[in-house]
Amino acid sequence: MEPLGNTVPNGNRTCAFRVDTMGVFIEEEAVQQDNGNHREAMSHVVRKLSARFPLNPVDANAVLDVPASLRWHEPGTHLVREGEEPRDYCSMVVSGLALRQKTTSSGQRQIISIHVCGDFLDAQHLFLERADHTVEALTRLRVVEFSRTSLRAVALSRPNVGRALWTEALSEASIFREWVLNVGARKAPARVAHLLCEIALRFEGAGLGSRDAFHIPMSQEQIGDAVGLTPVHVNRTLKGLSADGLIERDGRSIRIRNWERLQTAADFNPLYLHLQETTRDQFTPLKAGA
Amino acid sequence: MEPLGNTVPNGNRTCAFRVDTMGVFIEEEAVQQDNGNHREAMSHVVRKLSARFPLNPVDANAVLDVPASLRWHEPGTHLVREGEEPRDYCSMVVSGLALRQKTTSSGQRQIISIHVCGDFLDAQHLFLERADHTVEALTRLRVVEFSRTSLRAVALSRPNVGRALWTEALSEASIFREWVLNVGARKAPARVAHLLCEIALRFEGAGLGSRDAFHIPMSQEQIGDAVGLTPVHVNRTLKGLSADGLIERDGRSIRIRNWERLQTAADFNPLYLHLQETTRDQFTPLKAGA
DNA sequence: CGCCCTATTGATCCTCCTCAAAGGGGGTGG
DNA sequence: CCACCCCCTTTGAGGAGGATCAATAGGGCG
Repeated sequence: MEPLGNTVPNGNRTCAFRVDTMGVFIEEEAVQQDNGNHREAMSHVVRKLSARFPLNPVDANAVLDVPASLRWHEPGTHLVREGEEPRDYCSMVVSGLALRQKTTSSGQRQIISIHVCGDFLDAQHLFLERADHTVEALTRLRVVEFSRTSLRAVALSRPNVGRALWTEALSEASIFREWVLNVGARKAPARVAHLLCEIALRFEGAGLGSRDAFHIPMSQEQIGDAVGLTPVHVNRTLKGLSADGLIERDGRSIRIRNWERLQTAADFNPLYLHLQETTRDQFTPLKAGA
Repeated sequence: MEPLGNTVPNGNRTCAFRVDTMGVFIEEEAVQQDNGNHREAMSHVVRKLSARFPLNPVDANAVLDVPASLRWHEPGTHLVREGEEPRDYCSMVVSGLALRQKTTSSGQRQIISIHVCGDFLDAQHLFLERADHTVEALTRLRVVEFSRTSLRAVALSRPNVGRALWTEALSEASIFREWVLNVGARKAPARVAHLLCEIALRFEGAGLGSRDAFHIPMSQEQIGDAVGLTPVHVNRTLKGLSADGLIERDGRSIRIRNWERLQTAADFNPLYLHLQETTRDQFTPLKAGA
């Protein structure tokens, strides 16, 4: 299978991204420069929110005035830690991937959701006083880090901003619900297939590949943690999906051979992603290189 | 085991409730009267929101002005249906129990959450345009039914109201996340025990019994749908918890014999309920009658 | 070149599911 | 008041999906 696309056209999306070389695409000194201008950092947030609900110039300015900076996190870094005291900053992904997870006392990890550019990493904690889960960088991660209290104030005082954030938070909650169904009610092949379908559409929406071909920077152990299976069984399940001609694999790159059949096997209905609740052209497939 | 409490002191809670005789405690004609005064109906909502964040008189009046009525739903009624077009009303539980559920194409049902008095049944859809799950009355259910667009407008224009609703919605999302962990990462005994712990605390907070003794108006099949197990295995698991001396059962009444050990078996940490993010005295055990 | 992490494959075990049937318990009609 | 019925709970026996244990192979990196 040929390599998936290199850089992806930026278009109206909030990030450009090099699929095959995560973690090496910009050197450290860029960080210093970015930190200089917080309005530039918040412009990513304005674009994201505008996609959820139209903002007028006053709204946009209020958001741009929120203290913020761009920041890098290395893979494995914990941005929010379960049980932690609130910090006064929140993040939105600009590039890279992050995930939410919780752990049982016996050390069993469960991944709760996966996040791509444009996702808020702790909108879920914006109005709560204690973190109930951990947020971790899956790949090298670039985020806009902004003042929690300031954004909270803007969200409460400016209806359009509030509405955009509401839509975002509720869409995310919807994904949690679907995951309860996925790990609670589906068998292994459907669980894994469902995860692939969700990733396909969300990565596509974030400009990280096309619906039919993308790269999952997760080990099979992490996939298992996301769908409630052991890594060994994930391996066998993926092999099964390949054998059935639904997908084709090359390392962590996935090519979907038969979207219809995969969707059926996964019992996947994209309704829960609430992708249409946005002004963004989420469903336009990218012509990823090759 | 003696019967659990009869009527429960109303106190600062939003509902009184007869534990053992759900569904018979008020006759039909009450409904007609209730519908006459929507400010009275919305007063339940004001009390709930005030518990999440202090409202001033102007806030309270804005909420009271939202068109609303009190309504009954029979057990099994669907208040929101997956995939449905949005209606212009939302509900908050006044008495009785409701649950959220999703279904796979093969008909496998998964219960996503359980709701007691004071819970909003479609705050999750307040800003979304299509229902992604179904809400069903578990018992005979009394709700405040209010205009969705009106409450939305108040939530966006009045910061205190918005903040109260945010806290409520985010707390609920936190419960979804914990359920992903529960069905995805725990073994059968822990799953069932965890559900019991959650119900114990939430019922207690809603005045439906004490932490140590309460009634679950769910069949073992429904419990199974909530924790991702078959009814047969739920039965065996409950028997096991009894045999271990953690709980005592009499029909659908549960008495917790050893809260500490149950909590340990369940891997239960109440942090995720965000009960402290409120001005309500959630943790005061009721002296339920008997 | 060697190390570590991950993917892969095999063999065995066990948790939980499936199928089946026998008890309650409450409500309804005779 | 009894008979019947329906739904739920309980219990048994057997099967299967997925876990666990273990060993090999592959790939990137120092």
